[in-house]
Amino acid sequence: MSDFAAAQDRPAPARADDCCAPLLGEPLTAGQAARLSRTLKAVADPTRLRLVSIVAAHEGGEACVCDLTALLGLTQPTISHHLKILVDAGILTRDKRGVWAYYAVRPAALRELAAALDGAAPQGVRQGEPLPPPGRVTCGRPC
Amino acid sequence: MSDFAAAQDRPAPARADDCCAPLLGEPLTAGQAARLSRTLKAVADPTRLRLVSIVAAHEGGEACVCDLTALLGLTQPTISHHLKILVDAGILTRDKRGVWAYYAVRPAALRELAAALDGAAPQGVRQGEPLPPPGRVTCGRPC
DNA sequence: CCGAGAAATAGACAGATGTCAATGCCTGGC
DNA sequence: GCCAGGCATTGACATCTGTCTATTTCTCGG
Repeated sequence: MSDFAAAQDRPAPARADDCCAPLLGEPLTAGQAARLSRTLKAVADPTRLRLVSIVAAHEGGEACVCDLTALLGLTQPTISHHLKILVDAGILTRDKRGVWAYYAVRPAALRELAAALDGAAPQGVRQGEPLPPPGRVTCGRPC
Repeated sequence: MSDFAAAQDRPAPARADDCCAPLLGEPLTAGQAARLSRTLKAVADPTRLRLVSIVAAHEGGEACVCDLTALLGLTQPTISHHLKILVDAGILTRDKRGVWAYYAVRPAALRELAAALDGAAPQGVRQGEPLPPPGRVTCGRPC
């Protein structure tokens, strides 16, 4: 219930706004930073990085839980847990066929993430809030 | 910590032919995943994302701690803490001039990270371990 | 020298995170 | 209809992480 529903609600890291919030463009708003960090956190784990790479390298570009459990030496619930995080973040897709659940990488998600990091944004630099506090300076100098 | 960052001194043998990626290339070893995740973790935090974007957008491409403290509404030690993490990860550089410490973004680090995510293998380092367990399959089927 | 101010460090603490064992849910075969 | 097996969910636990206050270190101007 939580799994499937959650995955449906957020198929991917939110389209328009954060998808290319260029890190090197202008200052990220709190909301943009929060969304981007959520996706980055999903990937910023050794186990999940290996999961993604293994799934991508697996024949057919997809793999089931049992494959991954065997390769990583972790328990099945742990693997399922990580896979859920990756699916919720839009990095992986889940396709249940019969008894097995096949996971595949969504290259577009990784591309978006990369674009957000190296600043290769399309161009439409949009933003809501400029910055939380007006920008008061503490030090008496033009730091 | 700055291990992965250090790797970007070298142009990285990454061939344009490498159709898909480090992540999308072949399975990451435990060591590769650990290094990459260390750098990703440094960026996968809302506060640090904003720090990087603010520093990059700041005039001169650099900013001191007092600027950032004022803009983010966090205490100075907290900002210093995050900055240290970013410097250790090779994302920022630190330049102390007089009483102030100026931080600047290292675009190469972000580019390297982006490349690791969506393509262009960062390091052709495929050392020892191919994968921990030989690849035994648990399920009796060709999953 | 001495004091003021900027930044780093240390210590403490709540909350998030990764892992596992146990259990429940579904699907397919008998 | 029932059992076997693949996978998801739950609950517990130790660890990691982000934040704060308090303190220390360093640099500069008197």
